[in-house]
Amino acid sequence: MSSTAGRLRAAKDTAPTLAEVARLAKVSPGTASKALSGQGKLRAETRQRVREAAAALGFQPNPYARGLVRGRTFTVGLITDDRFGRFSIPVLLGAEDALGAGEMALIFCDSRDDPIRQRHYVSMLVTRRVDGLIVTGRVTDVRPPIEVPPSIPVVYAVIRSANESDISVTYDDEAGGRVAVDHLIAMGRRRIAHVTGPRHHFAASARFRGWEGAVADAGLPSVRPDLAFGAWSEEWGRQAAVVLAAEVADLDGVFCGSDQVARGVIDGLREAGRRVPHDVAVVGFDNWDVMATGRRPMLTSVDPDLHSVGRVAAEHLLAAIDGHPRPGLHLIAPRLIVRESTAATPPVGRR
Amino acid sequence: MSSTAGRLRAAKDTAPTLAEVARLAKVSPGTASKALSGQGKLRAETRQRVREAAAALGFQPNPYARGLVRGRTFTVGLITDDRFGRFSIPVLLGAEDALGAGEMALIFCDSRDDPIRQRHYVSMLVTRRVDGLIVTGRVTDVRPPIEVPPSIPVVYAVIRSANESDISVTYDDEAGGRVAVDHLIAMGRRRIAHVTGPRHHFAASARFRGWEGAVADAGLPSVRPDLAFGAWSEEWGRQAAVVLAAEVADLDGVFCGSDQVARGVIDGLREAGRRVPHDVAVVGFDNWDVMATGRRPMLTSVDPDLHSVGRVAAEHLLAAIDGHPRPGLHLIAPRLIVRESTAATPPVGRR
DNA sequence: GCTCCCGATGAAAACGATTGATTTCTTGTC
DNA sequence: GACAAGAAATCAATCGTTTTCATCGGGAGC
Repeated sequence: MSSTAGRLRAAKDTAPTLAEVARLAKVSPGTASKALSGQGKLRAETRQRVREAAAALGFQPNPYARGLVRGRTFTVGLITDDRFGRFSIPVLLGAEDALGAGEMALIFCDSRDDPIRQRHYVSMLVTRRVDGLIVTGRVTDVRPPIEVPPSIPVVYAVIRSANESDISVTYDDEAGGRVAVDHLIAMGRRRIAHVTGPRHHFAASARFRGWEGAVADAGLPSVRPDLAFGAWSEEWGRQAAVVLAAEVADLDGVFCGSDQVARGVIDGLREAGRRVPHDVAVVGFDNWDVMATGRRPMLTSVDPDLHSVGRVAAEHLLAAIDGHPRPGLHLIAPRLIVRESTAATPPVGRR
Repeated sequence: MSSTAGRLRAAKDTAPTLAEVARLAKVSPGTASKALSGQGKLRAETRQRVREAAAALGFQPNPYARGLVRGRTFTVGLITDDRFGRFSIPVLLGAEDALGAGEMALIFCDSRDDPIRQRHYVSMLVTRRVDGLIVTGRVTDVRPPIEVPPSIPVVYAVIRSANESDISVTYDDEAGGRVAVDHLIAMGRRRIAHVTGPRHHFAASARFRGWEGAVADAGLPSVRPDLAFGAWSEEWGRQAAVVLAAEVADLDGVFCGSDQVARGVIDGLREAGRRVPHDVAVVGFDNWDVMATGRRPMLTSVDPDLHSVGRVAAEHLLAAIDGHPRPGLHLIAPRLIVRESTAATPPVGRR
């Protein structure tokens, strides 16, 4: 049946219009419109007849005609600056899930950290009369809001708008840090260090606070907080681990600010003769598949659940488009994915 | 000036129309349209006056009205199944570059390897009357063509359509293999092995052919071709390297089918006591930033230039939309990015 | 001075769907 | 059987642009 409609359409090589449906159902175009949209007062029998005619022709309303008269386009724009897609893609997929149900399409724009490009994309999207905008990026930093006409709803995902009355959806870095440290503590670890990115990164300092808080709440010491901040690189992880191994004799856990740092930390610990997880358990952050599972031991990691961030952001956007915005910061709770790098070998071994 | 226009628009909160521009320029809407589009015979002075009026009002033609009458939407769809975006994103960015100039927007759809989802997206894009479609994916495999009305041009990027009269743009795996091996030979290496993914992957066997051919052309032996095929994983690279190191005494080069495999190979060689690049030079494939530059030695790697694949695919699509399709397979030549893992230390050391 | 032609402009008809106003058709009531 | 009320269908305007066709001057050619 769908293939029949396809052949019919192919035969005339132009999509069927509402007028043709109406002719086939022997009603006026206006009636056909009401029948298909569920508006107005119609006899059930008529409605059914129009539906059948539309199905027979494989009718799909022309979104441009509809957009023209209704002022809505059923399109949302997504702007990101995340050149590698590492973070935007999961967000995008989550958003797609939420929007797909409503038959909304997603226009993707990557500004590549270029303000000129970003302005160009924003104006392109405004020109296209998108129903709403999702702005996302690489880091959970606070950003000045983008400039769009107030009639277009905007939701910030992962990044946060500096304007509190904007809608921002992101994950909770600090809670992620606590989850990681609590897990290490639950696995019996007592000397837990932290190695992460640069201090001035919002994410790094938030995760640091999570570590600091969780360790303090458990009555444990902060192990070498002076070694925590560095860079988001394997190399920094390796260097920090070498120093930790040399100077902290009873080190038995490291919470890392990213999976890349965690890789470097594992390398550095190995170089120093410490076994992972036997001597030292390691937790990463991001749960970046290739990094976390690419090598043994596979890495226990905090998953920021970007898919949910994207989905929730899209849901808030749909609500805002429908006139029910819920302003403020909405936080998604990260969850821990437990793998080999925090396996419970030491308690067993010591027993 | 742009901020003035912005304020004007914000004041009435509705975009200026062509009719308003026409009124300001004291011409009819029809004339204004011709003036701005460059069509028809107009006095230069009139044309200029309309242009100024449009600029003053910040006029942007409504793409829906335009799409309605012209039958074009200035939108193209991009369908991918590459869940992680590792390969689609560079392609997407390249396509954006080529399309952005023409003011075309890009609707992004990820089918997640789900045929149902793919059909849904295709029909959604057809319904939206996209001007064209780019189909891309994770691997350079041959695929059955997707089903769309013949009126919509389709270009396959990275993946290839089984139908020879379709337009496919991808990179040349075999040439990539040759480039890698030729470089190793140029650096003085003579015993060059190959470690790559599963034999049934198109990319793996094509890269293998490149290695085999280049080695043979140089009059060198194929080192342990039985060890070439395995998996796209670090673990496989490590295992293969351990065996190679143990059984091929004068091994001095390894060409790897991916950067992940290359990482594993470097680990395995190290475990076996071989230094990289001093004893054995290693080349990867993909030039995946985090993999290639994340750890020392940084990896020499074949860059498939996906950005160009995307750009060229979009250019072919634009040509096809304009009625000048160039069917067939278009290959982008990969290029080699030289880094530390093939540095010229051995010749220097031996001198 | 008249026609003819050409360049410049305007008027109006699309494009395809939506929607409020209007007409037509049912019913039910007296 | 006439009439009103209400349901059901149609009409016509609308959205903003493009494009075709007609019109209007004005200059050239006779």
